[in-house]
Amino acid sequence: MEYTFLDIEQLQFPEAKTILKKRGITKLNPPQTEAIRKGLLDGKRLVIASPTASGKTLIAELGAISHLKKEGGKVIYVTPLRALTTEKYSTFKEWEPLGFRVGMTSGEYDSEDNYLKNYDIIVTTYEKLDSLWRHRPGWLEEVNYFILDELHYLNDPSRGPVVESVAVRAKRRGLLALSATISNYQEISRWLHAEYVSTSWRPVKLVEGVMYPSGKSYLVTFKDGTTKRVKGDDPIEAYTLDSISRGGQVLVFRNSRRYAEGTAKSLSGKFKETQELLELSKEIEEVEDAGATERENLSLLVRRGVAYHHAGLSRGLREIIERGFKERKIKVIVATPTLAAGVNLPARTVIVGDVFRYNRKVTGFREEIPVMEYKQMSGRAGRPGFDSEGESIIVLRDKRNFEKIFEKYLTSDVEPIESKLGAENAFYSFLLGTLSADGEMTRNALRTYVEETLLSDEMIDSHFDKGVEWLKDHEFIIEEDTVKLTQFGKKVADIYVNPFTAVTVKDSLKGKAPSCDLAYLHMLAYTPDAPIVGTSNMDESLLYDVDCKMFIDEPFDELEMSLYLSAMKIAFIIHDWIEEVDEDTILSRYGIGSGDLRNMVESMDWLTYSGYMIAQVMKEETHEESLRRLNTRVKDGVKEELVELVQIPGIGRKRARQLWNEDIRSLADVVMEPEKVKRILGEKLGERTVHEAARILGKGNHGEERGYDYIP
DNA sequence: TTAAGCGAAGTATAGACAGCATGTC
DNA sequence: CTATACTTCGCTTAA
Repeated sequence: MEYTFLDIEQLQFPEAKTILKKRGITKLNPPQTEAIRKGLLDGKRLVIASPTASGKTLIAELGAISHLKKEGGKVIYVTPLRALTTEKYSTFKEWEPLGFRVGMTSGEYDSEDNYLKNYDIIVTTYEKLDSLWRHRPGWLEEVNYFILDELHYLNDPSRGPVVESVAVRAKRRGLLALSATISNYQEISRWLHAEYVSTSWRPVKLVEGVMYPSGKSYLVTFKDGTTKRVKGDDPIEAYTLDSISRGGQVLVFRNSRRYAEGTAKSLSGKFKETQELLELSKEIEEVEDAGATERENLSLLVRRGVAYHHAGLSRGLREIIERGFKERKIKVIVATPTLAAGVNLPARTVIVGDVFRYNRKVTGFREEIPVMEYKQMSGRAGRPGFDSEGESIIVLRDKRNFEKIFEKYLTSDVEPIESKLGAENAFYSFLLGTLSADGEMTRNALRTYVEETLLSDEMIDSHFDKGVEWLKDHEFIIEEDTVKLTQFGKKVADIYVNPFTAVTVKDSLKGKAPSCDLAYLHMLAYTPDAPIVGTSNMDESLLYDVDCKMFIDEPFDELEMSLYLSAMKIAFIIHDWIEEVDEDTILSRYGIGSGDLRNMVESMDWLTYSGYMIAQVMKEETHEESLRRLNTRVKDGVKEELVELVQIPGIGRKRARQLWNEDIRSLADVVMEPEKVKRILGEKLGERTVHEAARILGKGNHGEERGYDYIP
């Protein structure tokens, strides 16, 4: 295939040239060139399907800027991950010298000054945009160009439905969709009323192979049929050492945390400590947001140039490891799929340690990972500017499936993108969201809306009326001439919980006596919006110590029981957390990492708030009060008496407790006794604390001015 | 009698998004 | 819809 590179001197876009030159770009790569040829700069609606790291972001930048210049209005850039939102936000910031203002919003972070109506380009996540639409801020009407990044997430069973519902709305206006390589890009672009660009061009050549044990060594068969032998005890170790001896860096993917840690540990035995690495490992030992055990484990590995990486790690630890790898100090990272999506972290060699995965929803069931997921991993191979080629090796434990695996991952098309809106909870949520965003409408109009999704006609036939009736039965909507949301339905749409979560909460609380904190936490952790955790290392005797009435009865079904236990484990953890149990104690008691704790706290913070709002709309006042109080404690992990003190920036559960124990018990106490506060917290921190406390007291009720201007 | 050795049987398995403010002149 | 690594269990054998 012949590839064309457009010289930027030929670009009819003077402002862009300056910015591109500053980045050292003189030529546009083939997908970029092709996008421009298909009318990117003339506002044509496009779907770009091309491999990881093939320069799609630049296509988005050019599309956004030329759109703003010609049409005005606003541009929204949507990503599936908060980390990507942050990354793209900084990329777009580089265009601010041209006079465009760039803002960002996600559940985690909002741009400040004057909120979003004053920005030209807004970077956000799919969920946040979906939620914004339900609230109908006036400025959203001004958005006339949507950039949908990582559109292939549409295929993800849990997150895909939101991507699809955002796409349905976005396709009525200007649109640019970016996706990894997909097989049915023609169908997708037809659905989005767009032209397509599909290439397999990569900035660095990729060599792919499959490896299996053969005699006393391992045989790698590459895609072009050539072979290579490597020696060693373990196949992953053997290939890793081979690559490093050739000057490479290696990214190993494994399908469980335990394997990732185990492989990292055994690899570390092969390397020596260096001065540079000792500094990095020292940084790890001193990182603030991680538990003692995990810091110690990781620092022992990092001083030998090896690290593991998974979602149990705290953010701080993950950042140090990623940086250490980018700076080429760390030679090998052994990771779970966290690193396959998300922020770009390329390596010369990618080793795919397992091509199967366990399905939590079907106990004991292993399945081969989708080709798409393999491509996400292998796409990390080869660093532009450093490696002349990248290599990606699949490891098999025996020869049996070699031909099948070789054929599936190396020579076949990726799976087509298909609608995942057919699942009950996704579909009902979609109907609810539509009624919230577009207001009441006839049943027929609602159906017309559903017909704009990727769902097949047969699916719509079998799901639509059932869905409407379900929402009616559970009091989310009422239907007269039109279908419209009840107060309860609107509230559920606004707080953005799944309708099944709302039903669980409603059925649990309605007319029931109040119960203990643990019971509320367990009920919320049992909803589909809560994470699912493994319960293997949980001390089940804890279950028998519970002396208050649970809202949820113990189920009989095996799968339900594992969800029940998962909820129980989360409830115990969060209960310890709000009873101020020491963090390291929690981590070792439940066998979790600091990243896990952070995730659970984040989820339960949101869910306790949601429970509080649902109780409020149900007018269940006792439950409402219990949940409100619970919510104030979950975010910061404190008993109720410390809630006031942890409002102060820089004061968390530990410092607040220190102050309390010395009789500093309120914001007023902090301001009245500055000397004592400085003695307890130290000069510098004490000063800041007093200052912040005074600011909070002074601020009173009038907060910053920001807000939506509602469509009447 | 106890410890060690060994094979059979049992056990567990990735990740990460969402609210909060929100009528006034 | 079934692989792997690791742990635990239970038996046999050696000291």
